[in-house]
Amino acid sequence: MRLNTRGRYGMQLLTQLACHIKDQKPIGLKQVAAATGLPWRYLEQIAGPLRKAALIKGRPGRTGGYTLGRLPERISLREVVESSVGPLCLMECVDAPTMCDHSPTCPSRQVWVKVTHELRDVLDRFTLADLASRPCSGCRAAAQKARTVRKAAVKAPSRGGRASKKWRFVRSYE
Amino acid sequence: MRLNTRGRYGMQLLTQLACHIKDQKPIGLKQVAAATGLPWRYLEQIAGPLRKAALIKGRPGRTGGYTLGRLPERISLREVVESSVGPLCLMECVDAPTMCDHSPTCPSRQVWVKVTHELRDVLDRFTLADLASRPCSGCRAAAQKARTVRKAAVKAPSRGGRASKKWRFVRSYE
DNA sequence: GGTTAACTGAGTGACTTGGTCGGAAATAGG
DNA sequence: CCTATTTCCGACCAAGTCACTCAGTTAACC
Repeated sequence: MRLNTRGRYGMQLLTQLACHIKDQKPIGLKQVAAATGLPWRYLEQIAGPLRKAALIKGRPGRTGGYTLGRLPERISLREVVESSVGPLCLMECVDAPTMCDHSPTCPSRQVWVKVTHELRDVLDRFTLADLASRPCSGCRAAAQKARTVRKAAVKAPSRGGRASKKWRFVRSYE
Repeated sequence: MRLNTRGRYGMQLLTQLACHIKDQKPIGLKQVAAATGLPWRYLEQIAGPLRKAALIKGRPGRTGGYTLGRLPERISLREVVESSVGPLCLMECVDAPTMCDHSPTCPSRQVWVKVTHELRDVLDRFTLADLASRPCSGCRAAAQKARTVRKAAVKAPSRGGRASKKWRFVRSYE
C-alpha cells in the first residue's frame, strides 16, 4: 500500500507548479526536473495522465510549459493519486457491482464500500495548497543525492532498466 | 491503489476462519479453498505472513488447520492488509524520517504524516467482525466461475504463470 | 505406521515498474 | 521564413513483482 514513483513524482510536479503559480507563466518540465532532481524524460511521461485529468495544462513551444488546471486549493490529493496510479479501490467489487452475483446486496461488500469511501474522503480533504504552502526544501537535495549515487552504482549505463533493489523504497520496510 | 491478491485472499481466508469460530476446531486450508474457490497451494503461501503476524495460529496433523489468533473484533482490517502487503505508507519519508535531510522538520512531510495517519485510522476502525458478521455468499460463486473460465482460456496448462490479462482486476477500470 | 495437515523453499511465465530514447507537432523569437 | 524550444507520442528495455504451482519436510493424530 505505497505510492509508486508515478504517484510521487506527479505529486512533486504539481507541487512545483503550485509553488510558482504567482509567476503567471508556464513552467517547463526541464525546470521542474532541475528543481526536484527527477528525470526529465520520465516527468514527460508522468505529465500525460495529469493533463488528461485536466489537473495541468500544457503549452508547447519556445515559451511553453505547464500550468495548473485549477487553483491549488481546488486540487485534492485524491485527484492527483487517482489520475496517476488509478482509482483508490481496495476490493474489486466496490467499483464493479456486477462482478459477483450478489454484489448489489452483498453485506460484506457494503462494508468495503464504506471503507473505500472513508479512505477516499481522507484524501479528498487535503489539497495541493496544503503541500505548496509549505514546500519541502530538503526533498530536492535528497532526490538528487539518491540519483547521483544510483547512477554511480550502475556499471554499464544501459538504456532503460531500473535501479538496483537496495536503492528502492523497500528499504524503509526492514 | 488497489489491494493485490495476497491482500484480498488473505482477507477472505481470515473471514472464513472468523465465520467458523463457533466450531472451536481448526479449519484446514483445503476446506477454505473449497469454500472460497481460491487455489489451495496459494493459500498456503498466503497463510505464512498472517501466521508470523500472529493473526492466525496453525496446527499441523490429522485434525489440524488454522484458527484465529484473536477474536475477530480485535483484528483490524489494517493489520490484515499490512501483514499481507506491507505498511500503508504513501510517501517514503513518512516512516523513514532520515531519508531526506530536512525530514524531521519538513512541513511538507508533516502533511503526509497526517494523511497517512488518517488513512491508517480508517482501516483501524473496521475489524474482521464487521466482515464475518455478514459473510458474502456470492463471492464464492463468482470466484469459482472466474477460475473455471480462466483455466479454460489457458491453452497449455503450464506450471506457474498468471492468467490472461482480461480476467484480472484491471477490467473494472475500463 | 499411515494419513493428514501445516510448513518450507524453489521455480516460472505473464505482467508491471521505472525508466530511456527518437521523433512529430506546436509555438515563439529572430 | 528558419530555428530553437517545448509539449506530446509511442516504442523499447531490463529488473522486478505477481500469481501462482510443485516437491518435499515436519508435526500431530488415529
